[in-house]
Amino acid sequence: MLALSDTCTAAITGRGGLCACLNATLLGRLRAVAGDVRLDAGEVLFAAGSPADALYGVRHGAVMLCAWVGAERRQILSFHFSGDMVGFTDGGRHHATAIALGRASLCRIPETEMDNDPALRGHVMGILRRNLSQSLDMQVRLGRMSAAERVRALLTELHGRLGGGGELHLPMRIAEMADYLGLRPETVSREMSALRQAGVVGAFTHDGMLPILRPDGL
Amino acid sequence: MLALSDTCTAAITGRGGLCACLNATLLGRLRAVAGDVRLDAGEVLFAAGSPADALYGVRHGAVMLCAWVGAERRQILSFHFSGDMVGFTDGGRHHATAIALGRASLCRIPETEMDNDPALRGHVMGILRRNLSQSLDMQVRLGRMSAAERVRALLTELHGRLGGGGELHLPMRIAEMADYLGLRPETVSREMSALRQAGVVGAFTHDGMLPILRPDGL
DNA sequence: CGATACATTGAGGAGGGTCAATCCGGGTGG
DNA sequence: CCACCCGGATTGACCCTCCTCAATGTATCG
Repeated sequence: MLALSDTCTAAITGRGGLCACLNATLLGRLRAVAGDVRLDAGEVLFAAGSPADALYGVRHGAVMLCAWVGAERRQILSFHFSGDMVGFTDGGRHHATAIALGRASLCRIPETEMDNDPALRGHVMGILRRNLSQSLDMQVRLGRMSAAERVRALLTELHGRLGGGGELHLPMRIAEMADYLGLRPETVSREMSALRQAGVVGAFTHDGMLPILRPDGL
Repeated sequence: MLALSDTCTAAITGRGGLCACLNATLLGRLRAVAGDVRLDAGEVLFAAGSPADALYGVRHGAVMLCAWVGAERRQILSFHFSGDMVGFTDGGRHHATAIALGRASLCRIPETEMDNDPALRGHVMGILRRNLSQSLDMQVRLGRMSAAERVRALLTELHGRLGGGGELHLPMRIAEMADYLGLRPETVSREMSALRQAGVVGAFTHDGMLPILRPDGL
């Protein structure tokens, strides 16, 4: 088990990120116990049904949380980027599977460490609250928004979370966007085409770059 | 502000409920600070946008958490019954509105109390985890399940949470079930009729009683 | 006993799913 | 350097689930 690399401090400093707001003492203690995990695209961080004894903080890359209905229907529950945390669950076992979207590195914080550290637990609780808040937002989108609105909402969210430049790097394919939004890939593609024809976005290149021409049009 | 009534201890003892698992010391301390709230049907516990400085534990009755898209589209995010907690939010302000489904009584736990009480905070964190877990379940239902499956899932959930007898008291109307499931009232009614004709449930009486004839048929 | 509110049922339409064809870029091998 | 192939995006045509609108049924209340 490696110590928390120094890059963590630099990388995870987003709004409410894991290490942000941690004072020197806390960060030092965390560094001493946090493990290091590296994943390639498609690799599983943890699987549904496996025992949950740790939380993970994303340092680099992206991770998605997936649930399946039967073998065919996949619902992506959340995307997690640098500074986010995954692994919260209920009842000691994971209810969903976490998979890396690309090459990713994470730090692993054993559950036991939180029991010993009230300050860390309080901090993690804030992140847990944000995860709940985001999940509730998704309920609204999935339950009451049209396909066009859902695609726009996703692009706005990613535009905000991944940096609001004139170009957006989508770390996932159309298929993943569809499974996140409760739609079919064809539908997502059609809505993207509509946005392109409306001059809101540019052409979606094969390496995931999407020019955002009119952010207010989302 | 009243002290936490004795009925709380008796009422809130469900799996993972607020007072369940609290030892005598904790419960005693909580009793000293918890406020008391009573609501009639349709009354607002807290509104979206209002500052969030407390958590609420449901003692009697039921509360729902609602979000609106525009003025027309309502999405019900969760139902909360005896033993559940509402009021978790992100960023100091509520993002949704909590409304009583019928006559309800709750206890109010100021946010500040949790800062002073690490044990209470740890306990509340478990409840927060369960709320997240339930919200993720809803994402799966809203994103990947048919109308028939959603209605069955709701009835199964309520049957489990409100006691698994041969009869189920639904504390909400068809309209609320629809707004929870991302459907229209007519669709929910049709699916209920289908279940009735399949002999799975009986007639849905006007006071909310629904006979569950074949629980395995849900 | 009428009025109201809600559940139910029916008929028709639209949004998004399904299936299939085509396009496109990038990798591979000649 | 180019032909070929392969995975994924795009587009089209059709269909089905669920929505919309409207009428009817039914229980509660004044």
